[in-house]
Amino acid sequence: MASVALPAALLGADLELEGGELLVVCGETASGKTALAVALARALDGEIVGADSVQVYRGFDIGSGKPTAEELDGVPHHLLSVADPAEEFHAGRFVALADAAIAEVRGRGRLPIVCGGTYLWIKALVEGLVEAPPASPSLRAELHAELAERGAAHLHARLRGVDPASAERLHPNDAVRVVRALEVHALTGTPLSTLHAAHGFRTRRLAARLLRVERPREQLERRIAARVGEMLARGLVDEVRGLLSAGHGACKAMRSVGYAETKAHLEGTLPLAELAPAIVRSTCVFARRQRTWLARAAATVVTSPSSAPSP
RNA sequence: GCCCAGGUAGCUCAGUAGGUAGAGCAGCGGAUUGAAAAUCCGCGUGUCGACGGUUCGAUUCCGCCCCUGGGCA
Repeated sequence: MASVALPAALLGADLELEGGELLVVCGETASGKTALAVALARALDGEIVGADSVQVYRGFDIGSGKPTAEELDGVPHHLLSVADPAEEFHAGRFVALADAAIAEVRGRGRLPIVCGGTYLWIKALVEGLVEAPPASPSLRAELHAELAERGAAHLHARLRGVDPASAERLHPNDAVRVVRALEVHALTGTPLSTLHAAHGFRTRRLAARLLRVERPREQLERRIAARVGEMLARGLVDEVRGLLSAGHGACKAMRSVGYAETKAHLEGTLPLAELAPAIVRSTCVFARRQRTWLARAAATVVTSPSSAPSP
């Protein structure tokens, strides 16, 4: 595959994509990733492959910032609304679906552009996941019962017995990872730390070129506030009311930024007047966590004129 | 005008039987291998409303004043 010159007018710099390299657009939430990806797709005959852990769920549209038809401007976008909210969706499944979508787009002779803010998923796509089985719901339920009954310190002590290296690495309060480590050991008989040592993110699954849309923090926070206002104006509360009445009150996506707060409002614990500020705050906190990933990603910083500063 | 309750971190509040104070949230930083928009870790000097008084020492007790609620007029 030949190398491709990326449009400098869109990126503010002369960049080239090597033959076979996967183009990835990343950045904080509300940074203007999607607008840049759409512009690149139009310029380069591309299609977008989403890497967003909430946008994969059907019905989670407004609050997840799922791009609209107008925003996509005719550009095909894969991996939106591909799962029911009740389904298990996780990094492993994302990698499988993204691989398939990328192959399909390339099969058409077009350029796949990965775009999204879920960095564990992007990392898994590029660098692979450890050789370990996915979650076992029944085992996980048992471990959670044990956690509720005997406490985090007990689970952590139990982990120390079967996988001292993981116990050393994980804080006892980090129940999500302690449970996962116990689960992997129970399922495979091998400590997760041993599997990690064997994997170690050493083998890149594919070559990738990361572009990071960067924006001054104040500007980003203004964009976040404006976007939250738009979401509420477009009917976020009704969307969440509908999801709750469809029985999706306890699914993973309902715990995400914007949905958790709106659910709290509908349940009467958060007054309407405090809803928008609460979502803005959570979104800014989320953006901060994304920055921690981005700071480590080997990404080329770009600016996007197509998503110029909002007033 | 009088009575009561308050005025402590950006916010909501705890506390100090007198030895200059601490939680949650926010903020800032970090971690992240099938829950990842999740989850977790670290970081706390603030005229303790103002001014006087008592005291070796006052945010704490006393006086006076200011401000905010509520009640009575």
